[in-house]
Amino acid sequence: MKKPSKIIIDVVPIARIPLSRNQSFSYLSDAEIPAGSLVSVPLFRRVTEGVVTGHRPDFERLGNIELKKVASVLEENFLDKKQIGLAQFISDYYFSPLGIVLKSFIPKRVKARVKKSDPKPVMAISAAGPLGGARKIILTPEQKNAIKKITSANLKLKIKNLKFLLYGPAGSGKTEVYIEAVKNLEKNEQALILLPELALTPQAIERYGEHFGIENIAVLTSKISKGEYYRQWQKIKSGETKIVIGTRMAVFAPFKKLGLIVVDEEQDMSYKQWDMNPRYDARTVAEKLAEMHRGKIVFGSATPSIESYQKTLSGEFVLIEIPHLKIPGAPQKDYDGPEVLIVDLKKEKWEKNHSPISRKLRSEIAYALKNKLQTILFINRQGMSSFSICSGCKTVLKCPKCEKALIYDNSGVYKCTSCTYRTSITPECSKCRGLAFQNIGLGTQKIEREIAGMFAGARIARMDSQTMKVSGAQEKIYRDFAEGEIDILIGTQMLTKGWDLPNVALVGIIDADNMLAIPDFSVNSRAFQNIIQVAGRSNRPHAKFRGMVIIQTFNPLQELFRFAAERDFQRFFEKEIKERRDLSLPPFGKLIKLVFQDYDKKKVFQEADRVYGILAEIDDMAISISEPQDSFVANVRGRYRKQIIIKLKNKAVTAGVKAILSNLPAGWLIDVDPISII
DNA sequence: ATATCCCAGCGT
DNA sequence: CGCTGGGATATT
Repeated sequence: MKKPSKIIIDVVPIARIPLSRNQSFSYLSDAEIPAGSLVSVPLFRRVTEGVVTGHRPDFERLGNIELKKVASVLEENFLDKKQIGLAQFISDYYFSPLGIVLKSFIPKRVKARVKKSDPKPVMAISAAGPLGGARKIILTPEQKNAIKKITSANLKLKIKNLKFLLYGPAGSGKTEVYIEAVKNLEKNEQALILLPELALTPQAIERYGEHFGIENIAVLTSKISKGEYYRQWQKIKSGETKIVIGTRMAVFAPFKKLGLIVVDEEQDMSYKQWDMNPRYDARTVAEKLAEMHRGKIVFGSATPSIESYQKTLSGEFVLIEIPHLKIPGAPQKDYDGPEVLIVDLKKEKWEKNHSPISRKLRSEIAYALKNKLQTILFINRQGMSSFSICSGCKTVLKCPKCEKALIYDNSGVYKCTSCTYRTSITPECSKCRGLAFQNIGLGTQKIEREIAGMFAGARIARMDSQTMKVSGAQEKIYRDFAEGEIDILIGTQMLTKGWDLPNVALVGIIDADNMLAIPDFSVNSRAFQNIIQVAGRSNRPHAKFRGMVIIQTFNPLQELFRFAAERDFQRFFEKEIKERRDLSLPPFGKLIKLVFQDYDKKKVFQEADRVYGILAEIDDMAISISEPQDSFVANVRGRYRKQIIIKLKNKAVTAGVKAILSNLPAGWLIDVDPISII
């Protein structure tokens, strides 16, 4: 006779359990299994992994329900209490099944292979190695003050607020502040450096590597292999690794004692995972993570998000401002960044200049070329145009699958930017069968052609998602540009980030109006941030020159452009925050986006209406529900989409709303704190 | 993730 | 009447 099982173990299976159900299941075990252990359990007619969340003694079960047994313990104490707590928080906050959230915390376990030789460095970088080659940092008084504020905050010293917003323009030396703050951590404390995207990690590894040695830094991004990830993960868990640099996923790492989190470029939308579950915002999660470890968190930006800056006013964050570093030998006492000019394109048209390049921009490019300085031209669109219309019936040429406007390409075909669709060499209008099209608006290719025509000898490169498709293309362009092999670089959003190159003296924003064209609650802040960020690429290569930024627009009186030109974040913020307050938009209200998608258009309409009907019955003045609307991309790979926006004027999600969201049938996506509602 | 149930659609 | 395929469903 077998020994009777005596302990009930609560296990969260790594599976998509509906939100309406209890996320943890009870199994029997002969012995206690500590919470956080990774186990294998039978679930329905299969076996799955699960995480133990608790245990209790067996008891008389009503009706003597038979419980299944834990199949095996894969690894004891795999996740710690803080990680499980964080997973629970994410699950509750973002309406994502706990099992799916926990999946992000569990690395693919790879058997440790016998090392054949010394482990290779994570990435080939030119860092001079630990400490020895570190550049001597000479800190300004403002930087010293910032470091002191961060370091002196200490729960024991009754300085309770451990959350900071470090606000300083490009070239103000924020990274030095982070590095010093890391140096000032206690011996056993770890640091997490969050970056918005992969492309920024090599630079960060180099900077931090100089000071701490690359062997002391773990890098967590989606690009590293499963085995490497697991190796790094174990070293973080054991406390061996002091510094973790990573993208948003790094918040799931098993920190032992986290003393400091740095969220660099905190305004960047890439921190929000919008395309799959869990739809979390790494900034929100990082804040929670820091609280759990009683660690500090520093959000850093040259153009803070409206949300973060508001938190400095409400006292949630401590605001630390640092100015631009002074340049030795510069004529101005206080270098205030590049000169920003707004060029009126209407005037250009009056004066018969029909090129997308204004005369001012043209002459500045010529000046830069003559002085062997580099230029960056920023345009929001790829290809030759924004969209094309049939000359006969004026119908916009659209992708038959996605319904998105097709972009004309030099090769003569029209391509879809979101799927692989491309037309034949002789496309015809779907409505009137016409064969002639007009290309409206501007794109990177058009600008490239225009510039090539204007400056025959110039070395020009284009950087957009099309030219970057080839792997390694981005690195190559970066290298060529850094080494001065390129004079003029034309690109989309992707070149606005990071890229700190000393020889860039001129930045042109070809079509600033385009930035404001999308009807979304965050366009203004996005446009402002974009302009400041692109402008930040403009440097002062020589004390004799002042960097220059040219904003081309048909609306030179647009306040946002003027605020951006003067780099007046304060006034921009005041205008924007008023609007947000009036409309109960974040950070005052809370938005939740619900999307239903299906191949059956009729079903989508019916289901959207049904759920709208339920939501509309909520009797609460503080909650407003939008009628079902076509999603901005109404059609994704043949699937039809409708969305409903819930706006909670008081930020709390009420029990009623929670109940409705938890009971949505399959096919619905829930996006809490969405970055866009179009 | 996946076996199972259920039903529509179809063929005999 | 029986077979088949697709979709929804529940999971201790």
